[in-house]
Amino acid sequence: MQTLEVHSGRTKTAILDAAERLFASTGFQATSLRAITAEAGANLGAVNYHFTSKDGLILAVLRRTFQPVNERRLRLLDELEARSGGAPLPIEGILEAQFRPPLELVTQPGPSGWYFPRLLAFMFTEPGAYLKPLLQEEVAVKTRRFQTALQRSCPGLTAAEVRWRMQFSTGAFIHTAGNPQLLTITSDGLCVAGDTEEVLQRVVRFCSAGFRADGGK
Amino acid sequence: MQTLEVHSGRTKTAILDAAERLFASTGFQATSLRAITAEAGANLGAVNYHFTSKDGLILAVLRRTFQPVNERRLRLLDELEARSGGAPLPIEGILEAQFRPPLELVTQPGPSGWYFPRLLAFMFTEPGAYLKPLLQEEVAVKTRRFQTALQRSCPGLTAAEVRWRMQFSTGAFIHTAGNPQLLTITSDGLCVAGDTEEVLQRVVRFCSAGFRADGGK
DNA sequence: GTCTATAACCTGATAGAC
DNA sequence: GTCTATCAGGTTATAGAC
Repeated sequence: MQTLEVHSGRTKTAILDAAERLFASTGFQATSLRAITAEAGANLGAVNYHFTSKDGLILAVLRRTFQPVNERRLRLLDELEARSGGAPLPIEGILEAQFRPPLELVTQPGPSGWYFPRLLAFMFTEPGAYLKPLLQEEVAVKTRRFQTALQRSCPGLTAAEVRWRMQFSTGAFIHTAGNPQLLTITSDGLCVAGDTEEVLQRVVRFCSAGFRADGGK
Repeated sequence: MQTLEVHSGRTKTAILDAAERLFASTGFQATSLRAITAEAGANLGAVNYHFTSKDGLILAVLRRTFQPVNERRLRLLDELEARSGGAPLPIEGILEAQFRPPLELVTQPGPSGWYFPRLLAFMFTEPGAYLKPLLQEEVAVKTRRFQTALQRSCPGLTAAEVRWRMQFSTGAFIHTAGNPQLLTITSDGLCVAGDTEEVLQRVVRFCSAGFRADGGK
């Protein structure tokens, strides 16, 4: 019984691991189920058994990746609020809570790479049935909490303006962290997005200034 | 002779038009040559005759779209410099020169849509052989000129820091303008990226503040 | 639960008639 | 220059043996 469950779990997670890696490097559409099962040392039919369809696999991969990241984001926000004693949080802190967890994933032991930002980039450009359920789940909750926190720290901005700037911040982050080598190429080696702490500092500095800009008319 | 040339040109541009529209809506990989030729009312073989391969077609589409946009960007920068009399340009003006031309394409008559930003988004996420030649062409020239202009207007920033912030700005723009309906969905209708002038104002305000932030250590 | 075999279909590219 | 027909290979999904 015990061994059976372990055996069952092994192929499933092996497929998830391989899919995560390949999806992040090549995108969802361009990655075939055959490539995934080959890398996982599993069988083609196993995908449909465990995840029903390719879209089901994509959704499962994204869920598994998003969950810990969003949990960590909310925990960092909690800690910030616990320390602030009811006062509005520093904008830099809020943005760091947003961007640090995905970058931590990059430097983590194990199969490294800029997984998460790349997955995000593909998620938003490649349309698909997996998007809606994912956005409605934890992403919505997370976004709302960050929106509220930023709103309190930017009293001069309307709710809509705050939301716009959150979108801009996400874009700045994804475009840079999701295509790390692109910046190196187009800048002729002037900029290298290698150190995650450096990326974090720079993007937080840029976006926090953006949030402090006047609200306009 | 004249009629022959016209005839020849007609299928070629019909294919380019259809490809541009479909690429922008579904991406490069996911759009089949069959879908393109069907929409263009042309023959499947014509693609290989005129563009050698699918990658050749992608490159031709991107070239044709980029060229007028980048020309207009540089012209706007020229005008700005002519008016400034040698003084550093206003950051807002530089960013507007960067982001207005692609947005103008959106409101233009003809087959409308948020073409260009979406093409950009796909271009950066979907890898492909078309990227390198495109980046080396006009994009490199344009980037250098904008880099120089921004550098003069941000004397407190290193060249690398300016380049990082250009990357952040591009990301903010693409993520918002390239997925206009995404913001509407995730904000529960609070924000609608419908009016191009509004998008332009907001993104310029956000990014110009980002460029004015301290340079850090 | 896992695997093999196969169905049903779509892909880009090409050869050759017109 | 344009079209038809076709090649060779890839795709997801499924039925059935073990």
